[in-house]
Amino acid sequence: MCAVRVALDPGGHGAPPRVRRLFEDGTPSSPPETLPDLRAVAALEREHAPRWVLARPRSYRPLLAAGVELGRAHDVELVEGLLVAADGRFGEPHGLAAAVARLQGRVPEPDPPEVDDGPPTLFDARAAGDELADVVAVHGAQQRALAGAGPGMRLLAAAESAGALVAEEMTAAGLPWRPDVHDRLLSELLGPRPLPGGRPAKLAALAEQVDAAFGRPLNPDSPAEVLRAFARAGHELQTTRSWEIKRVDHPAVAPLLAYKELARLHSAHGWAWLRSWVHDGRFRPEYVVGGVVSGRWATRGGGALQIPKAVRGAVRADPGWRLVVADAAQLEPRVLAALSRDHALAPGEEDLYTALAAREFGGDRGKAKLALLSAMYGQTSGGAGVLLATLRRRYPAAMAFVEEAARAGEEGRLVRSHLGRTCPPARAGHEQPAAARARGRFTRNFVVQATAAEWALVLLAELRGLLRGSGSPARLVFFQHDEVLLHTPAEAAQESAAAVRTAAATAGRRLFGDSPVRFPMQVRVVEGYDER
DNA sequence: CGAACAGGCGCC
DNA sequence: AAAGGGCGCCTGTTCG
Repeated sequence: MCAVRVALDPGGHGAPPRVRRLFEDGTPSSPPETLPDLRAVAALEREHAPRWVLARPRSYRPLLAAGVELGRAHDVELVEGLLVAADGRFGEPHGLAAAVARLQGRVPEPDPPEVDDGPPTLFDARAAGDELADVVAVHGAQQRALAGAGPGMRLLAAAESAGALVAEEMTAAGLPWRPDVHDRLLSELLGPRPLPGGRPAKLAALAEQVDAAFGRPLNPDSPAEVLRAFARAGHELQTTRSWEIKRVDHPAVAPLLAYKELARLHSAHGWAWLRSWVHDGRFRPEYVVGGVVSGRWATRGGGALQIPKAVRGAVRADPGWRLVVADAAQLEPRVLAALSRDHALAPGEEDLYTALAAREFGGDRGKAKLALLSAMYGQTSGGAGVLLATLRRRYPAAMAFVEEAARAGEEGRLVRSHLGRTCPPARAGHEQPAAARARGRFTRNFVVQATAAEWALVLLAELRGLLRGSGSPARLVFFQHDEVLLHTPAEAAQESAAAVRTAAATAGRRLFGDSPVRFPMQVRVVEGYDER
């Protein structure tokens, strides 16, 4: 019988890779094998294309470094996280060691901190055990749990695992980033690059204007000092948030707001950032799959999910290459329509807010967008109330869906995404009414955001599969919630764009079957990320 | 002195 | 016009 799964310990630190063939249900079909090197893994991939059972996303890194790509995976630690939460055992560790401990009836220790690729130490817990045996054992238990769970959880486990492969591959590929363009953009906005630690000319000038307007020097970066300065000028502010400052009539307001915006750019994505995070023309953030409660990814390093629009021009394809920039149009309201089966809310592929505005809000797209976002985020103020009443009348199923999720949160019940990602409950303790309402807003948003994250995860997996299957030279180089970037030779750009649309349609079917709700992608083929 | 927290704001 | 869900990460500030 042909093994359909292969557990893999990539070794490292001088240790060779080890594998063990498994049946689909996780039982071993052969003894453990030691391979001569990682190229032997590539050979197995070519011959059998198994589903590789890996301990954690990081396990893929040495393979990529050796030029070995895997087709499919089961990521034991990521799946453990899903299963532990689905079981209502929140906050329990879900690392491999913890999973083994649970299997053996022991109380798991907290997860070890993420290890760097340093040399092994005497105290490296991982060096001590038999990682391959642990992976095999925990995977077997997980397959039994998944067999008893629904098809949603099985799809979620596969998609989360595919996400681990995508994440590592994107880090390895890197986002093409032109330091010269970045430097030019910064210089245009901030003035010439200052000495390290220095303040750019435009920031210094704006700070002086703020000083002059208040009639005394102050540190514009200090909220306390700014509040005191405004108080002396007769304006009692609660905070120094820009929207609050904006409402004040004082000569310091304009230069202060300009200062805050540019200072933010300088400190978060300025020259220091460039020096730290861009090497050899690539920005390589580390993606943390499932790093957010909702299943959205987080990143470590470089604030990759907050690249400001002002510097996106620095993201440029290599000569002869293009970027395919694709984002899902109005993903979350479409997800809500599919979840609640309120299909009238999302009847076609056209801009959902524009269409909704035409039907309900006299053509005011802004109102339509505010109404829907308020429904999904739980906003009630700011004129949202009237708009929500319209939605409640016209789309009762959709509104009932989010309101039930909110009620569940307020009452301390569990909520789950469409595929079964489980939202951790509120921390124990006597709930104040205000805290209960906050919890309701959280769970109201969770059901939509987490399901949207699942859709995006399946899109990524499908897109990766399409590109691999067709031997496309295009590479996924960035992913941000509902947006993907491909780096592709110019001649393959249209084909890559088509693959994105296909993957999006497939993701919709995989989650929602024959639902009429469509998930159109806005796709552009550009040289620079800033181009429309 | 560094760690932890708060305020603030970038992105979705 | 007003301020609602999720993050990461900066600076300033306070704590130990």
